[in-house]
Amino acid sequence: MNSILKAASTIIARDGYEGASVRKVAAKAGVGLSGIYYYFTNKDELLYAIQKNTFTTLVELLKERLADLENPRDKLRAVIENHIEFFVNNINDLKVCVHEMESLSGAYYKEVLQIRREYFRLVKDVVAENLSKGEKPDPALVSLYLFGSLNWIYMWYNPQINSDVTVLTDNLMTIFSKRIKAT
Amino acid sequence: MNSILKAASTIIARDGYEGASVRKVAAKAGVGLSGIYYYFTNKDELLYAIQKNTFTTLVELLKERLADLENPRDKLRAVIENHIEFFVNNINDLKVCVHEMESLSGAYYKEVLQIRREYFRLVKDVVAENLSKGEKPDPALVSLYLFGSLNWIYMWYNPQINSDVTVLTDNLMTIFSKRIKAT
Amino acid sequence: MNSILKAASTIIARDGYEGASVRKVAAKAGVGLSGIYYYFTNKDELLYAIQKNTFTTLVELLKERLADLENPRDKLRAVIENHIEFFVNNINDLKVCVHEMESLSGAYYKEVLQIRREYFRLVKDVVAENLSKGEKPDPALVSLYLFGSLNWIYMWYNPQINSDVTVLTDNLMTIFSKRIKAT
Amino acid sequence: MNSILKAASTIIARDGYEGASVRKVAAKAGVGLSGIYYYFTNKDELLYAIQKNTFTTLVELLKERLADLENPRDKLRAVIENHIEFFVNNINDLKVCVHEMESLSGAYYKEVLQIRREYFRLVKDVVAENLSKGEKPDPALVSLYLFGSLNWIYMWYNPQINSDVTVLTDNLMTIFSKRIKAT
DNA sequence: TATGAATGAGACTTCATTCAT
DNA sequence: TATGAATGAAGTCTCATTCAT
Repeated sequence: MNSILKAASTIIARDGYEGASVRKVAAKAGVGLSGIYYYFTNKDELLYAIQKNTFTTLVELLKERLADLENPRDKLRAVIENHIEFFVNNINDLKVCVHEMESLSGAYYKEVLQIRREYFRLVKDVVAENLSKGEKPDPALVSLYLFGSLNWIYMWYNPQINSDVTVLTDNLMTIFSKRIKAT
Repeated sequence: MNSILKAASTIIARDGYEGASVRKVAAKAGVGLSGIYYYFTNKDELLYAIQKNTFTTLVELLKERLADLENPRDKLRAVIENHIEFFVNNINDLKVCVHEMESLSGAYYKEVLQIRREYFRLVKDVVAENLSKGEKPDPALVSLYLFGSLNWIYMWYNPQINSDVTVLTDNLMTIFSKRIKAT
Repeated sequence: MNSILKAASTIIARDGYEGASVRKVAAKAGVGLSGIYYYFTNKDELLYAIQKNTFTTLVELLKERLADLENPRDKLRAVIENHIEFFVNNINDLKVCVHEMESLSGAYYKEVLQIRREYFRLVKDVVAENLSKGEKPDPALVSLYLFGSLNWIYMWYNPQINSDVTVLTDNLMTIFSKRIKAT
Repeated sequence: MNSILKAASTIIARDGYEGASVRKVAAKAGVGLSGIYYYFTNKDELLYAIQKNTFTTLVELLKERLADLENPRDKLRAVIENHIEFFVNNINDLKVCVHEMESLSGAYYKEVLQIRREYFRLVKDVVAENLSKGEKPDPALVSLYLFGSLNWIYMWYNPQINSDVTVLTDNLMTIFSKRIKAT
C-alpha cells in the first residue's frame, strides 16, 4: 500500500496527474492493475493520499522545529530549511503537491486545502515577525513570494549541481530575512 | 486560427494540457472538432504555438523596455514590471507557459526552450548588475528565486483583490533589489 | 485529369484502395484536394476510371493481336504476351485492377465486370482451342489457372531481375499450351 | 481470444484489412470494442496472428504429408492437395493470407515472411524434382506460377459449384507435373 | 478551372473502473 | 489479499466530402 503510493508519486511527478495512468502506477508498483483498487477506491484517492501525507508531515516537522525557537530570524531559517530539506528527500512527493495542487476537487481538495492553509499560516506568522511592524509589504504577500521561490525549486533543482542544500537556505535567508526588515 | 489559440489558452489554463481535450477547445472556439486540425497538425502544436508566441512577445517587450535604461535598479524594475503586467493582461497564456512548461517534448520543447533561455539570460544579467560584484549569492540562483516568485503569482492572483499591480512590483523590488546589494 | 489518374494508380497500387486517401492522391498529382472533385465525383470513381480504362485497353490490344492469327498456339502466345507486356508497361494500373477487383460495388462494379467478362471470354476461347476437344480439363478452369499465374506476377515481378519478359511468356506457353494437348 | 481471431478472419476476408474496423470485428466476436485490446495490442497484431497461425499450420501439414513420400509426382500432388484442401477448410484465413500479404509491415511482416519463405522453399524443391534436370524453366518461376494458380482460387471458388476438390487438384497436376518434364 | 476552409462520421486506441474468482 | 477478464466512455486524429469563391 505504501509501495503503491511511492510508485504513484514517481509516475505522477513524471507524467502529471492526468498523464499518469493507473496502469502505469500498477506496473511501477509491481502490482496487478486491479490491485490498486483494493487499497484505493479512486485514482483521485491516490493523489489525495500523497498530498495529505506530504503536507501533514511537512507541517508536523515544521512545528517541531519551531517549538524550540524564539528568535524571528531563527524561525525563518527553520521554515526555509524545513521546506528545502523535506523537498530534497521527497522530491517526487513535493512536486506532486506543488504541481498538482489544483488537480483534486470536491471533498478531497477541501481536506488538503485545510492542511495547506495551516502550513501557510505557520509560515506567514514567521514572515510577519521578520518584518518591521505595521510596515509594508504585507506579510501574506511576502509569504507568497517566498513560497514561489521555494516551490519553483523543483523546476531547476539538480542534486549533482545543488548538492549543498545549505547554500539554497542561505540564499533565501539573505533575500527574505533581515533585508526585509532593514529597509 | 487566432481565436483557436485563444480558446486553447483558456481551456488549457483551466484544465491543464492533458485535461484539455481538443473537443473542448473546438467548442470554445466555436469550430468543428476537425476544424482544429485544419490549422494545427497536433494537439501538441497548439501548446507549442501558445508558448512560442507568449515567450517571444515577453522577450520582445522586455528588450524594448530595457533599451532605454541604464540604471541597474531601473532595469530590475523593468524586468519585474514587464513580467507582471504581461501576466495580468495575458493570464491564461502565462499560466499555460508556466504550468505546462514540461508538457511539450522533442523539437517543440527544444524550440521553446531556446526562447526561455534567452529570456532567462536577459533577466539574469539584470539581476547580476544589482548584486555587489563577486559577491554571493549566485545571480543565476537569485534569478531562479525571482522567477519562482513571479511564476507563482498565477496561483493566488485575484484581479479584484490585487487590482493595483504596482504593489506587486514594488514588493518584489523591495525584496530583490537594493536589499540584496545592501548586505 | 489524366495526371490525376496516374497519381491515383500509383497511390492505390502502393497503399491499397482503402489505404489510399484522396489527399495523398491530390498531393501526388500536384493538385489541391478539392481539385480531385472537380474531375471525379467520388473516390470510387477514381478506381472505376482506372479499372475501366485499363481493362478496355487490355481487351482492345488483345483483339488487335488476335485479329491476324489463326493458329491456336499463336493465339495463346498472343494472349500471354499481351497480358505480360501490358503489365510491364502499366504495372500500377494492372496491380490496381487485380488487387482491387472487389473494392468497387454497385453500378461501377457491374460495368467493370462486363469488360472483365469480355476479356475472360476472349481468353477462354483461345485456351479451349488449345485443348483436345471434349477433353478435360474444363477450359474455363484452365483459364482461371492461367489468370492466376498471370495476375500473381505483380507479387514477385522485379524489372531488374525479370528484365527479359519473353522468358515469362515462354514459361507460361510451355506450361499452358501444347503440353496440355500432349497429354 | 480464438473466437476473436475467427471473427477477424471473417471480417478481413470480406472487407479487406483496411476496410475491416476493429468495431466490426468486436461485434462479430460478440465482444466489447475494447475487449479486443485486452488480447491484442494492435489491429496489426490481429492480422499478424492470423497470418502466422495459418502459414505455420500450412507448413506443418505439408511437412507431414511429404514425410512419407518419395516419388516426385506424389510429392507434387501432396503440395497441391495440401494447399487446396487447407484452403477449402479455412477459406477466410487463406484469403487473408493471400490478399493481405503486404498489409503488414515492420517486425510483424518480417516474421511472417520467414514462414512464407519456408513454405516457398518446400514447394520449390518439390517442383524442381518434377522438372528434367538442368532444364528450363527455372523451378522458382514455375513455383510462382503454381502459387499464382493456387492463390487465385479464392477469387472464383464456389463450394456449390466446385464441390469436388479433387478436380482442381487433378487439373493442376495435369498442368504442372509430368507435362513439364515431357517437353 | 481550381482551391481554401470547414465538417461530421468514424477510425484506432487508452482509460478508469468493475466484478467474479 | 489480489487479479484476470472485460467494458463504456472518451481521447486524438484522419477521412471523404462540400461549398463559397
